[in-house]
Amino acid sequence: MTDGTTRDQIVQAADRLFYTQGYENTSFADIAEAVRISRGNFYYHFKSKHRILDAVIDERLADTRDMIAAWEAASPDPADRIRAYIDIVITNRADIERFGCPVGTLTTELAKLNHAAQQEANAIFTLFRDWLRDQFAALGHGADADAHAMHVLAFSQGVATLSNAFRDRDFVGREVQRMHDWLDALKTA
Amino acid sequence: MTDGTTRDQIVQAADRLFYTQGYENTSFADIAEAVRISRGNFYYHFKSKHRILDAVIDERLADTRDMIAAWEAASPDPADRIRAYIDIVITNRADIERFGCPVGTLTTELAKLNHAAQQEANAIFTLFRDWLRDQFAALGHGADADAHAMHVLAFSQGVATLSNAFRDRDFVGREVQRMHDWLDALKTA
DNA sequence: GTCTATACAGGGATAGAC
DNA sequence: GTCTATCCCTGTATAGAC
Repeated sequence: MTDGTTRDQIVQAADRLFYTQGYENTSFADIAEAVRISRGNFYYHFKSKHRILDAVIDERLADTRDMIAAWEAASPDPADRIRAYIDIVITNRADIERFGCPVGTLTTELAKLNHAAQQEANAIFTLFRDWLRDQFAALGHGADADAHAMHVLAFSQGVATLSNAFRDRDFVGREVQRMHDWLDALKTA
Repeated sequence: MTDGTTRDQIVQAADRLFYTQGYENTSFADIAEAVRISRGNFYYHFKSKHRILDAVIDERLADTRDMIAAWEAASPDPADRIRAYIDIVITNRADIERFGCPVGTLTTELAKLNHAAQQEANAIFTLFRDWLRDQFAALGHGADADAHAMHVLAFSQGVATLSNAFRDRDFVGREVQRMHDWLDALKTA
């Protein structure tokens, strides 16, 4: 992914800028400046802003798959894996406080822009959703696995949005604890 | 609020457009077209886009206070009032599916824009937060009242974000039920 | 593959007539 | 209070030299 080619540097810079500033609010000049290339050179690599967005989403999909693979490698226990997801809001709290969740804020922005890439961005959510569903199914909650997966996703989005607004780490810690308790209760049920 | 003056029509139109299209993505031309006035006339009423945003936020603060007053008038039972808040995600589901939560999406966008009005937008959240806290306190949960208030806010934001991404009404219904159950358990605790 | 130069549209904002 | 005309900047995108 990060092989250092100009194209890849563009994707990396755009990824970060789309996250920190928003897609609409990020200009080619912003990205060009970050990569230290001219705006003209830009169009050799990407014909339009839409194409950069596509590449960024592909990058994020790949990053998400890597993250999931790392969680799977770290523990065979589905509950551990779900906890790893829950704990993202702590792991990434610094960024979340300033910019929200990268997935949630992008899908929300694209929805308002009525952007064609909205479905592709939603695919990142779906990646998490399906994987969480599989973990709940492995825990023996097949019937409610998808509902539980969505519940965990909703938790992370809610915490991210309010963490961004209030920057209250105690709040994040409490909500994470709540989810851990809920998960423990689910296992013994 | 809606006295029909041009200024007020501008605020109304901007309010809706900022919600449906986003603040950054809404131009003066968009608003002028919606109100059917010229762009020039615009600047008689508002000197800058920032000022319109301020007016929109003030409008939303007033609307929020009205909504809260209506809930208070509808029932003296704090649990009923909290349920009224929880049920927003059903009441407004059509808009939420398309545009997300008006409060959450605005604060998130302003955070990324590093916009000066971010704190004012957060005040809408605070209005709900403080009111919910008072309801939980009235239920006898003074010590955890603010934490519970934040929990309910997080619920609504999480549901709104995922409702926007997946447009799954069954999911919304399930999450609302979960919150009602949680609230009932809290009352008997 | 990278650059400069440039075209062109759109957006914020102002001036001044009515 | 509302309009038209206009300025200036930014943003996307293209052409063509190196």
